[in-house]
Amino acid sequence: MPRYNPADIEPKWQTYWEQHHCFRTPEMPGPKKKYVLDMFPYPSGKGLHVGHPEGYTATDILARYWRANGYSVLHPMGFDAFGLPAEEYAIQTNTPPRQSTERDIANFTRQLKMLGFSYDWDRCLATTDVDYFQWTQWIFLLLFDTWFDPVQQQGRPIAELPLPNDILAAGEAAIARYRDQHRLAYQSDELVNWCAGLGTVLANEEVINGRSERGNHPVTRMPLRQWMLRITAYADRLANDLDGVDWAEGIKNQQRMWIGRSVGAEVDFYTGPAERLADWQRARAASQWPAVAGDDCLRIFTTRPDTLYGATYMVVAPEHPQLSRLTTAAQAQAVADYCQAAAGKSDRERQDDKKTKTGVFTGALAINPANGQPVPIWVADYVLIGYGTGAIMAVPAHDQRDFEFAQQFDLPVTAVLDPGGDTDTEVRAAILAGQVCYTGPGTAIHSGPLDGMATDQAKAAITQRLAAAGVAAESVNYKLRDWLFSRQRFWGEPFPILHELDAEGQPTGVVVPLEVSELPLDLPPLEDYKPHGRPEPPLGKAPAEWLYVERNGKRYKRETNTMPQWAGSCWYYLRYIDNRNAEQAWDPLKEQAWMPVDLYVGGAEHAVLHLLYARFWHKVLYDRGYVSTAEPFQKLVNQGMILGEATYFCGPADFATHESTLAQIGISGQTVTDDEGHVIEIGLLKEVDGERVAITESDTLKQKGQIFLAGTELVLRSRSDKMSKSRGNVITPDSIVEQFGADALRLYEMFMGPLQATKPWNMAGVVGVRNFLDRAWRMIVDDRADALTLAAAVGDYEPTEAQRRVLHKTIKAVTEDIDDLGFNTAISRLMEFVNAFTKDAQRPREMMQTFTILLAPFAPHVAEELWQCLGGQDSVSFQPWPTYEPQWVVDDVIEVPVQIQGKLRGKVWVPAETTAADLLAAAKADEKIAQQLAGVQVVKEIVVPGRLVNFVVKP
RNA sequence: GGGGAUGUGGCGAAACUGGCAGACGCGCUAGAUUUAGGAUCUAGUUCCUUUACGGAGUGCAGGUUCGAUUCCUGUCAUCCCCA
Repeated sequence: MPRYNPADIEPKWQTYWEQHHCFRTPEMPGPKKKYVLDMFPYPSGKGLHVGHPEGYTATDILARYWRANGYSVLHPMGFDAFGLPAEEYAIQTNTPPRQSTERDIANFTRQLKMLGFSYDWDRCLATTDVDYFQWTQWIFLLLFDTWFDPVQQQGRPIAELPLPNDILAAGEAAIARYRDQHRLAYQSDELVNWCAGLGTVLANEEVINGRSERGNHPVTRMPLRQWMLRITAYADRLANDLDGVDWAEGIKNQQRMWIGRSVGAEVDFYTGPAERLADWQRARAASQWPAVAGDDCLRIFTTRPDTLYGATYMVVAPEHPQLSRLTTAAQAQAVADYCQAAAGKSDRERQDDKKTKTGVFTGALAINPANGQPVPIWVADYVLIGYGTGAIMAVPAHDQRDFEFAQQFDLPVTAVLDPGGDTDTEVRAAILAGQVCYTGPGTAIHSGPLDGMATDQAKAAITQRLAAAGVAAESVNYKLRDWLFSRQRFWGEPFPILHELDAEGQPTGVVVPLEVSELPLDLPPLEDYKPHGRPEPPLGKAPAEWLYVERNGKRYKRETNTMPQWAGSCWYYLRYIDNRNAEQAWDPLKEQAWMPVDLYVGGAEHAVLHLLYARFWHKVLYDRGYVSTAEPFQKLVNQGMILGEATYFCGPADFATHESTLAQIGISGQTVTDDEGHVIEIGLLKEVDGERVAITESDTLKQKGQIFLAGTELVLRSRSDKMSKSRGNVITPDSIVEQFGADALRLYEMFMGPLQATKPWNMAGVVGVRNFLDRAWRMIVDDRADALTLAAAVGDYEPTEAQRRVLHKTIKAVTEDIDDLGFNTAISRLMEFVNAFTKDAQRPREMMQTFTILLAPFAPHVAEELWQCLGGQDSVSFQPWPTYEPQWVVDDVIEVPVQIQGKLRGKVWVPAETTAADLLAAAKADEKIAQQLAGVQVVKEIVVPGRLVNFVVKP
């Protein structure tokens, strides 16, 4: 097999690696370790997409590179296998989801192995494995057993929760209830997104425009008993600890914004009868700030207490508990109608800035504690029940949404902030007149004692003053909500929780966790998997022997919700460390040795949720002493998206001009319109085998800086779109491997551009890297021989100086590029090496061997084959990474540009270590330069040794 | 609306801390060569004028500098995420 034939070599070496356990990771690392982690995939029925191997190849290159540099490398792969598609499939076909899931995992595994990744397959896991999810259940029990101590800022065992005297006095049931209220895993009646079509509640991020992201079914909001995880308790730590990790700033920012910490104040507005106001004020001044507001006032949260004097009305969310009490009889019907309408709208719709604001007056008034003025209370859906206290003071002069609302309903606008003298006079006048909204900082006006204060000063002063009167308190709020952790689904981890039943079989509200020794709690077999359209999960149909448990003479029903898909992916990186441990989730000694993850690579779409949830669990595990690092992922890199191949199009006018010519050569147009239905461009289709398909690059001609449709004068433009089934531009790894080989696919994915960039696929580029592999092959192998033989030019020659320079420069550049994740430029360097040595008739065998070691992380199969052909011992994967000799990476003679007025006017060749003075002399001595300097006055001479010479002249 | 990223040849891209813009690959052009291969080898290829030893050029407009793809200000466009 003289020619390079990946179809032969690749399976051969994959078998070799597997049989020799080449990439098995030691249980404990040596002195140097690297934990290189990929975001594990959901094993969909469609198989791998070319986007997957992008990140996987990058981590594989690093894993192989670090092994060659003497590191113990943990580089595992697994499957995030719970999820809706498998359950949908189960519903349709009535096959257990485990069956289809295992089939899909097998297919993914085949595809991954086909690409030659050096995973330790002995550590492979799936979140659906019973011996995996028993530990997911164990972590849930730990969350259930933990409360967050706000003083120590850490999670502690529930047994250590201090119990107030009144609770202690009230007995066991009260104590249990009190503890349940403080656990990190707790139950709550939450307003959820109930999707009858899917028979489940959905997370906010699964709802788009009031419909389900999956299946596009309508979603309504209703209260439901749910398991929640108290992630908000960790909000500050989740935000602060981002400072210590090496992630892209953009991702950190997204997390910070998602957490959305804002500092402000809670303020109580009195809503009781006017004659009791003075009493209330006196009582508050004496009692100070109560934790619960009480019925005689409305508690609001604001980030701008400095604008309190400008509050001209108040707004409560439609779901606010005090709303019905506040509403006057005259307004009751209008308010009820309004709330009904609002219930059908998602948070997202409610906040849509483009729609006009809606709302209804409740008829009630409240007293502004700053100035004692009465203000009307409205109900409006632009205030969300979930944020702050679900009620706001509206300051239309200084809040955009309040301003729009005030305009809509003709409410007064009172400016209490002067933007300052820098502002345009007219704008400033408009702001002060309440005609324009101003949200920036300024100087307080019309604000009594605050007048003249700057915004920050005023915030502190008013908060302090009202706090002293017992009607306000400094407060921190988060956009982050507690994590809704229940799903009305079958295909997820069952909760290790029992609900006590009374004699009638009704839940008593008492909840009992399973013992750790009772885990795993596996899913029961079901007759069928269909949801029944009630908010009761499919597990409600489980056989009675699974569903009901007797214990100490009491009857219990198992929790029938299951955990969300995020659960399993929150800790999989820990299980890899010790994946076959049957005694515990992981051995702490191994955890200490391998953690943290040194490099985590995955798509940016998980920038917020997965990473936030995983970090949250990790911190709880840390607080409870199960892990040794506060953060799991030291360095995070997000690979860019791979787009489909370029498509070509032209403007409608151009198309019309050339329409008849186009018709003659069989090209038809496909109009593309914008949102308003205007034709913006014409896509071009050709006919192939009776089908109309988009024209490709080969149908175009590039000339004079423009792209033409071949054979016409029609000027085209090009663009790349996301790969999608509907566009028909999906490229599969299987087809690339079949045509070009796995090494070419790996190489191309890396050669396309920087890992983090979004980049379009281009089939011609795959041909390009395949050509490189062919050239590398012919550099070493005699492709005309019948058996695998070295090329005639390869032998044990003494290398020339030029060859040494090329080799050592290549080693240096490739090494440095890999360290910087610059895989595209590393490959360029390898190409340059091949270009250089192909020209040489004498190619030293040792240098060829070094080259194969450099090539191995990128194209491991062909590197193994070449290594073997060159007479190398065992596997190239075990060869130490080469080092360069500094003397050979510098040239002794270099070319230095000479500029006049910053423009290149000549070049001089000088020894590399030429001093500034000598370099200047050499430049002046250059004939062309001397000519141009004659007769002009040299004002300044800039000499950078080894770099350039620049003359600044006066004509 | 908010946040982030990116704008360099026909295309994917490169350029270390401010120092020769376009490495490497695709495509294209010319030549050589092969029974044949998705061949191979050699040379050229930013654009405009062209005798180039000329001029312009890193989205656009300014600024700092002897010198800017790189730093600063403004602006436009595209993409992603969030609301």
